[in-house]
Amino acid sequence: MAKRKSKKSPEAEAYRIGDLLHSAAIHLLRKVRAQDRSAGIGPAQLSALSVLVFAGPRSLKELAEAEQVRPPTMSRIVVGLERTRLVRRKATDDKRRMLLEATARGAKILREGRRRRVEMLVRALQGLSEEEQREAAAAAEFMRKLIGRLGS
Amino acid sequence: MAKRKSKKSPEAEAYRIGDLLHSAAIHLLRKVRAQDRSAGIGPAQLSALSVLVFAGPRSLKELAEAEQVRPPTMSRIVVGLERTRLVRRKATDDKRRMLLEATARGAKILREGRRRRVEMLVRALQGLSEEEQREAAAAAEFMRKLIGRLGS
DNA sequence: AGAATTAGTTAGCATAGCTAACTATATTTC
DNA sequence: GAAATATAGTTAGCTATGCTAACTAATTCT
Repeated sequence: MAKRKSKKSPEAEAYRIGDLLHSAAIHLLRKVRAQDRSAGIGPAQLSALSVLVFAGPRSLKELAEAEQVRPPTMSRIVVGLERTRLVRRKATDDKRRMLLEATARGAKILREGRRRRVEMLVRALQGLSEEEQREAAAAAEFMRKLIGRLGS
Repeated sequence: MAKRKSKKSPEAEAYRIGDLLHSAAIHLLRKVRAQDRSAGIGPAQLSALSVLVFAGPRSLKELAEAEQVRPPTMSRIVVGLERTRLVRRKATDDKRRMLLEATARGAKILREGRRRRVEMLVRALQGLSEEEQREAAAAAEFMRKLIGRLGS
């Protein structure tokens, strides 16, 4: 990774990375949210919907765990998704539980949201060299790995 | 990046990266927020405070632009920061404008927030090889670059 | 002086996060 | 089999953040 000015302490380095990631997450979400507003769907709904579309039907509790929010929070997110017919609930044998699944409309909205985001990203990526595009992929992949480890 | 299964279209790849980054941003913020709740400060306040601490005093409009939110949103964020004495406002010659600056207490809270986040990150980073830690730094740096380009 | 612009606030709406307390159903225990 | 316990989800109520529209006050332009 080229030269570094001086041997920094691992902790100072972790501070820097922590700040960068925090700031990056906030600003990325603000940009993305601006795109998604036109679809009338917030980031939490979009993210939950994406779990249902790509990972299949889930109970509310499972969905809350996948999204790392509390059940009441997910309950309200689901109400919003039901109101706009992006998700439907199915009864199960256990009458306390329900299964949530994306509707065809939900899957379509998700694809459209992806399209809007990707258009934004494609514009951003166009100015980058091939080398930098590989960096983009590596960075995205790495973020996922790292977040998996933050659970502890 | 080892082998890839097949030559994907750049657009499909951009979709994948877009989803990963969106999901990563949401989940990282949820984790970080859990840490910050104990300080009684939300992510938007923390991020705005960090601008004032690291970049120096700013008018409300400038701060809103730096944080990419609308002035009314920043106005309320600042009210919160003032209420807890993390930020103070200074009058300027132009009596419409104000300069916002972090208080000593604000700078301290920010350092403590950084410490909490870094502890979380350090735990996450401990399981990684040196190679992977370089990836972490590269990913964080890259995110910053990319977000700068999303402005268009 | 009067008009237009600029800075910031207020009001009102929606989403999203939380905890506490509730209902309804299942399971465990006696 | 009845009672106690545990589990799934909801409701109520709080806070924080995002927005637009409409407002006040101060400055600048004509």
